[in-house]
Amino acid sequence: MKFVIKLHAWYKKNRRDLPWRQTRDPYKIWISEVILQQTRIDQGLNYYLRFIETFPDVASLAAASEEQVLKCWQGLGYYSRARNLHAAARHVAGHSGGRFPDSYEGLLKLKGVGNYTAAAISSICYGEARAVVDGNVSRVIARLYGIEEAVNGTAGKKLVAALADELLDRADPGTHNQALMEFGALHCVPHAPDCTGCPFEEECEARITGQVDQLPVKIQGRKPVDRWMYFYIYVCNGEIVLTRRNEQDIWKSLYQFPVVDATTPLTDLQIMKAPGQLATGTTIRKISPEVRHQLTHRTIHARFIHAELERWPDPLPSGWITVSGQRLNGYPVPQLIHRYMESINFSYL
DNA sequence: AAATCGGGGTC
DNA sequence: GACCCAGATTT
Repeated sequence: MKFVIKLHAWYKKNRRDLPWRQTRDPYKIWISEVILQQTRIDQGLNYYLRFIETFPDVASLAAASEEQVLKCWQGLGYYSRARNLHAAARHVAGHSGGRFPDSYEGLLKLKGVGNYTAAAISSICYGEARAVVDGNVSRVIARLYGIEEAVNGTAGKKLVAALADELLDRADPGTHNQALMEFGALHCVPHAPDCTGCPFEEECEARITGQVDQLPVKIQGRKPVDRWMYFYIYVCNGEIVLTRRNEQDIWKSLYQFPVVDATTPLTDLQIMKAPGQLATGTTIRKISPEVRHQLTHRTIHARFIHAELERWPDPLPSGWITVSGQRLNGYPVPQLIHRYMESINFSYL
């Protein structure tokens, strides 16, 4: 039997009923695809539902502030996705007369839409014959064809893309793409897949040559770099200070407490001396123990310094925003900060 | 071609 | 710890 026939039979039987599979609205497919970039369905599902409820169409997303969009995204990570989504929505609403791109080429021009996402939207919504290649697809193809080239290297990517295109069911590319990804996610899983129950047992090169647990080959990334961050929670008359992260760095455009960054740990004395310009009238109430926060490429060692001021310095240091407790709730913050504030039962955030 | 960008799950 | 996830963008 042909691969495509078997794949579709498998998909029909095993497909999960997911919210974005009940629509062909390109806006909703777009949102779902961006949320699911490097993100598991279990993790992204509730974010998708909340996002669509908050911003049901391009116009509502374009009309929102970037902060509102980031707040909806808080905790999901890779925040440039949210900023790009917002910018792209404004572009569509403003320059394209509200018309969403209706082709692969047009979609590619949107910020944050690359190869994968353009192929996904154009195939699912418009029936365009574009094969998607995500982590699932590259794994399935690497095993099926016994590809020993690294699938995240240039040559490997090119090879996988060509094979994915060759395999594509041009009669129904949208279903085919979703079926192949679903097969990778549920059956041809990274660790210890159930090959005896696999519909492609006979034609899978990795299965035949006993390489299933060696494939796909990947070039491995670097180890996380340690980084120490000291957040100063300045409180004065029911207000608190926030700053906005603007550098090309983690958590860009999210809010935080004034921070001291270091590549080695600071001593308690250095921590106490850090808020130099506030010396008069500043009382350090507490320095938290180290909070460890693991990112893909950084290990963050954070401490939170609770300090009380008699009055705000005049003028306020540049970049400082004083916010009343109640309004703090509206500012998007990194998960590390959110979690710490919850852990100390801080009632505002 | 390699580095960067989050957070959470799994073994 | 290492690896992975419906990747894109910058260097």
